[in-house]
Amino acid sequence: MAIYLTIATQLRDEIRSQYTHGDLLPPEHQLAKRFNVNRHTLRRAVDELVHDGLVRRFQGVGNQVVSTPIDYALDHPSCFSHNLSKMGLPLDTEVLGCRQEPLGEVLAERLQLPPDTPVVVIRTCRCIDDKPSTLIRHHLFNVDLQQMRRFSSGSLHRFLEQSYGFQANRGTTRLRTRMPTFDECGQLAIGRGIPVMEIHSRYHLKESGALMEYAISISRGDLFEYSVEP
Amino acid sequence: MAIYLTIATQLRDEIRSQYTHGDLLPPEHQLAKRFNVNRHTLRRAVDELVHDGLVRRFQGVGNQVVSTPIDYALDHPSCFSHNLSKMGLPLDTEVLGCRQEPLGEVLAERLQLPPDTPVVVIRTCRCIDDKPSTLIRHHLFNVDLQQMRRFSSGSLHRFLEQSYGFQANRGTTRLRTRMPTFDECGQLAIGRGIPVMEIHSRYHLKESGALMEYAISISRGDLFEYSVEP
DNA sequence: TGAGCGTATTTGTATAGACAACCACGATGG
DNA sequence: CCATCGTGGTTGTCTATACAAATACGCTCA
Repeated sequence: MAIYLTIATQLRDEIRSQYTHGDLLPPEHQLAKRFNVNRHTLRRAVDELVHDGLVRRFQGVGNQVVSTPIDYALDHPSCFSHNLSKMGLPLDTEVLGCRQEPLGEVLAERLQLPPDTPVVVIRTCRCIDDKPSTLIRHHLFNVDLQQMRRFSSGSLHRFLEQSYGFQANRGTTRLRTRMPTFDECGQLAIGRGIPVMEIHSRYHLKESGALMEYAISISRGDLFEYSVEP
Repeated sequence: MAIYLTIATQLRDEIRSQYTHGDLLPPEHQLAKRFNVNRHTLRRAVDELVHDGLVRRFQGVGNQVVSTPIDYALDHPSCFSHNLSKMGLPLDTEVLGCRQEPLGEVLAERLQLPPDTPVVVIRTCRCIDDKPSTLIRHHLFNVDLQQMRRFSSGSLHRFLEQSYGFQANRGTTRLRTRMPTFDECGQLAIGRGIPVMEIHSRYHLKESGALMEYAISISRGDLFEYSVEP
């Protein structure tokens, strides 16, 4: 077995037993000295841990044991911001764009609607602690573009309720995981080694049951954990 | 921008335009000479392609192009289903191990049980079309080891129902995504560029509500999609 | 003919050294 | 008191060399 693999295994064990989230590992040259290997070999070992998602590198700072994922309950009809503010994390929403466009063929087929159905598409970025964590494309039905342009921050669903009296129920939700695209890496400020969770959510009006929103969210997989209650 | 990144980008383009799956790249020393870099730098570039799932290494043979670039567009909703048996795919369960052990501290704290609670741990591998797709660790409470050893294939829950009359309700389910470990890559026969979905499920007895099973499943992220109905 | 061996080729691992890029933090100066 | 600069420490990248391990393939020999 390769030296770097055995070192990686040992470091994994030590991290699990002796470190907590956010701790910095000893500097590489020190670990290299301890294991009696070249720094390159030790880096190769740490690469394994980074690949496992156990450690993150910070140039000029050190190698950090990653934090535990944030819990995000899915079953609650409440929306995203509600769940996170409960945890006391500073949450911020940045609107990246807002415009009206036709639904498009793909979504049209999925939602069984005409392709030229007008929707207002709002792209937002959710930041936790000023770090981007989720990118969302909201597709909103039966809303006014000019009105929606006035949405700038906070909870979109609260804005919709105040503007239109819309009250939403969560419909079918689909989750999948994949690696981020190049653009998403930049927008989420992550490397290409961190997977993302892609979630498609439907929201229906509480009154009529009509489709109100189809949202596609791309979240950092290393930050979130999703729970489904029976 | 780092040299190895620019080389990786160029190689990516060349692979897309000039290679088909199965082709071997030129040997590393040759590519290194062509790009006027050290072989290590070139290897670092190829590492990127391996990480992307574009290339596989074969010691003593060469670096092979795996497949055409992956299209991450959500435009193909047809592809993945969470219910695969419905699709008529040959589904198989292989038992990797079955033994009794104490619950352990981590799970004990999570489940609020004594750490020395005896559980029967069954490790299985779900195969679709004879390809491994999911690894599962079943932690079973109040069952007999000898009896459980007789489980060899099929549905575990059906086996439990026939053996003990246990009927299960799904309890809290937690989903997260991460990159596979070294071992999981081997067991699932995937490269290191494909994320996995890790799901923790609780099952309770329909009668008493007592915890019957705690299951941890690791699934190939490129094969599954999960849906949550309201 | 066929099995086995040896050799060339290719990737895998490890070492060593050098410098760049980046960050935290204290010292300095206004 | 605050902004700025510098410096030391840490990770990031690149080069150079050497040998190990695995494979393919031709050659030899029975």
